[in-house]
Amino acid sequence: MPNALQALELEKFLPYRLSVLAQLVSESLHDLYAQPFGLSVTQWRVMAALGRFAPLTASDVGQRIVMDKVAVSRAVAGLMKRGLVERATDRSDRRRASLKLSARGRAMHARIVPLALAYEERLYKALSPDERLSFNALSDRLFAHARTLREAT
Amino acid sequence: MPNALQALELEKFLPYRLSVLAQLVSESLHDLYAQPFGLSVTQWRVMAALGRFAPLTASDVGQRIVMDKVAVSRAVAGLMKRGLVERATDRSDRRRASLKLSARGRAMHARIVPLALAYEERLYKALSPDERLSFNALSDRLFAHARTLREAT
DNA sequence: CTGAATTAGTTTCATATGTAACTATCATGC
DNA sequence: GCATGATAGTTACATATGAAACTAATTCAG
Repeated sequence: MPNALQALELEKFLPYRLSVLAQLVSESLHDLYAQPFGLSVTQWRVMAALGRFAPLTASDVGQRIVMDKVAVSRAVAGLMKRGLVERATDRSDRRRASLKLSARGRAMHARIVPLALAYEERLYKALSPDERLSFNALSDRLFAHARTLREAT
Repeated sequence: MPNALQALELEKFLPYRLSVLAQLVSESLHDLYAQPFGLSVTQWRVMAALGRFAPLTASDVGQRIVMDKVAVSRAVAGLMKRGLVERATDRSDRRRASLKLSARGRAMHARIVPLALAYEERLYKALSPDERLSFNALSDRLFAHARTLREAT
């Protein structure tokens, strides 16, 4: 029967499900570091990127964590104001500035990472080791495919 | 080695991965209906809920699509202004109002649903039928577990 | 009844975010 | 060199969102 009336069951609709799951997880994690450390989600992500890969320019950060340059700029401004991040202008190209965590920033980072990993571990308890691998592989494929679909347009 | 220095690899960190995937998918879908129909994500979700389960009160909508009442109220206000949704105050409890799509709203809904389903189908091409089932089962388990973790706190 | 506590929904205010315009610096063609 | 265009990053404006205060209606204890 071509052109039958189509129904959309939101509860089973993949984009919706992904959105609700990601939001719940993101909020749960945010609960762990928002109040004690006063960080927003974007600020924490910038810190995580710098904690692992510093020094990075603002653009590098944006590329790594899929965040546009305005968001990075604002997060960095907030982190600098609190002395958690240091900036050094590149002398060979003064448009650029390399960023890294300050001593205070590293200390805070070192306290948050275990909380984040512990939450991830608790979350993963929903799945067996095999299932974790499977879930990650499948979500990687979905992500890669979604990106090609988007670029194709 | 207990208490070894822990590293957080953002690219492999489950909450981060879920967030990036959901955001990419949500934006891709939004591209399909934002410009032609002038709907925000929240407005579209409210329409989808009403298209499938009307009549619903604002609270019912919020429960179904995991959206707080303020967001629902604002989305409904926008939809009513455009004549896409109709509201009727409940006579037995005048705090409540049941909502449903207007004729125009139903027509728009009927045009968007096939676009949404087609996108989902394209996205699912990344996975085999078995893998789709598997991914959905695993993400359901993650979701349920994340919710119990959150409530436990 | 009547007043305290609940509930549905809206409004307000403060903050977050996206888009576009802007500044400053650098690369390139001529 | 020096106009043109590209790039790094910031600022401005308009819109979105969340939390809390608020309004209106209902429930319930006594």
